[in-house]
Amino acid sequence: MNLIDYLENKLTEIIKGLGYSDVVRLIISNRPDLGDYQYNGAFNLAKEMKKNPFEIANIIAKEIKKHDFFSKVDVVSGFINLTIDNKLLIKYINDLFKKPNINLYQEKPKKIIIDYGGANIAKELHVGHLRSANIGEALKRLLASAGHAMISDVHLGDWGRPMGLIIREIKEMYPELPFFDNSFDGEYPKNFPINVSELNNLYPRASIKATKDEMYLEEAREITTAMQNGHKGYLALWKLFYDISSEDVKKVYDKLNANFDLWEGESDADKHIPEMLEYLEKNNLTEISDGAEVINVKAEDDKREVPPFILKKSDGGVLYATTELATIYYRQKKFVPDAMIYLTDIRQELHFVQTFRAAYKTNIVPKTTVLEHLGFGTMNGPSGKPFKTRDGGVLSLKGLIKLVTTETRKLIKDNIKEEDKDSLAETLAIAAIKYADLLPNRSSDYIFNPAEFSDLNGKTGPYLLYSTVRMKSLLSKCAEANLYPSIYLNLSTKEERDIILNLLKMKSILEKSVCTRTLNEIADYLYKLTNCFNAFYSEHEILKQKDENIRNSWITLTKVVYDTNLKLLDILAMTVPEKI
RNA sequence: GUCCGCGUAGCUCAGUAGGAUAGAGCAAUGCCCUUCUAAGGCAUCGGUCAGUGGUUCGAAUCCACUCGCGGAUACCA
Repeated sequence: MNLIDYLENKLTEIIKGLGYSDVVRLIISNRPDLGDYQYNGAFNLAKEMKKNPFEIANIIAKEIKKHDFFSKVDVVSGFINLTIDNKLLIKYINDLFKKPNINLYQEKPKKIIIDYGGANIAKELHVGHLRSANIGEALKRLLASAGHAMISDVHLGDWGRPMGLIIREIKEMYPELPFFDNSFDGEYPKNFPINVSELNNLYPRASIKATKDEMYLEEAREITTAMQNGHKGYLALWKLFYDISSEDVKKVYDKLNANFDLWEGESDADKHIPEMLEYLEKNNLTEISDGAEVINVKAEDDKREVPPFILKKSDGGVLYATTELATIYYRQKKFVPDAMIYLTDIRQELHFVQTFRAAYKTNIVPKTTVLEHLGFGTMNGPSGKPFKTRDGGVLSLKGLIKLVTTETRKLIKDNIKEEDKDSLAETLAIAAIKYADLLPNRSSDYIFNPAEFSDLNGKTGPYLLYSTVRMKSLLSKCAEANLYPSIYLNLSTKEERDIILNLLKMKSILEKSVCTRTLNEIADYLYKLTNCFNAFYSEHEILKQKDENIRNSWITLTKVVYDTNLKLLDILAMTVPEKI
């Protein structure tokens, strides 16, 4: 058991023994000069029992002093300040050394589908896809660390009208290809004449043409419908560029450490639309409104106007919302999950309110299945506006990584092998991007300044990686001298005590992060712990320490911090290089 | 119009299940290297928590109103 849990239990017992009832929650003191932790329950107890809070605090403090958990117990105007006894801290570090898991927060395991990524086929990943990948991946790992079985799905945009437009444009370029010949009966070509970057240029071009040329758009519409109805040639062509594009998308996600269990998308959900519509219609769950087939999702206590959920447009076509509901429909059937979590831009909030209401109202999912939408804010460039390329276009993720890599490349020292420099610079760049992305509150917009976040000083990804690598380097120096982490015996310095108190916070940070589905506190905590260790590192030279007990203690503490950093960096999906 | 979110140090951001003296990073200024990776550490400076009123022993945090900014608001995704 974690030390704080243990102390909270003990204090709850003590308070119960005095005839009071409260579940003790220790709060990290904001007055470190007075104590490590504080207990403020006396105020509430006083109110309940109509007594003086100072009196109650004094009675409780007197009782706590009878035990030896705390080296100091003080009451200051109703607050009980507690300083944890060093013996307990020493034992805690030894427990943590043996069982790092005591610092992890655990929940009753559930099966959770997490939907993030949202890449589109034949469209390059751009800066708008960054937060979904970073936050989604980290959240998946965080929830997994709490004991849940996570299934991640990239949910590709691979089926709608953009596909028809792309096929139409390919037809323009290569009309002779057999995909467009309805009477063709042979083997379709396996080689695609177009490479990825050309493919990524197709859609914007086709999209512009469609706005100007009604015939072109109409053909694209027809192609889309035909493809969705099983046109062999179009499907064969779609599969070709689907493979090329998804492979490219996967490469970028790999760079960001975003790994998906499922590479499903709208095309997979599409197959279930007819079945779902049949179910809804048979059970009279839909109605016609202004010519469209909708599900009314208003609620009596709504403060705002919640528009109906549209399944079919007045022209009979289906749309994004339909696919979304169909996705829930088949995920429920296929996986029977306890929860489905969606990560998207915060502006889609209303869409998900509607979708979830529709899913519950129609019993597509039972009330016991949790549907959760987590919105995130926008990453902006230094100007406060979305990142753009020089000519004003949307900046691709590859472009962003490249941009930041030019900054981190400057950091690399000459003792790194020439052939390793570029990949190290990229590792640092991705750490810079990921950390900067996870540090602000999930739902707020933030400004990313490439130079500032690539610095090795300050609250940055490179700083964390550098410090962690330095811990590793120290531990291997120790190993060379036949010194291994073993036992923590002496707590001899202020800096060590700071580190230990910080380690003690980890579990509650993880608990809060799991409960609120946020990562910024973990990111901030990782900096604090690292910074605290660096202060210790600067002040004390471990290898030159003569006292064997102290030296062993320091090595053990270093190992504990190093392992903690690795675990937290892993949750944030940041890669630690061998050497910097 | 209605609803939602936001307004905290020069800049970028934390902190809102009410707790004592509101925190970080950057920038600025100063100090510490014959280095277990100084690519580091320490310190100083910097605030009417948008404003007004209320609830409370106690408010950046809860409530009401005002001002400012952003977003959403049925056949886009």
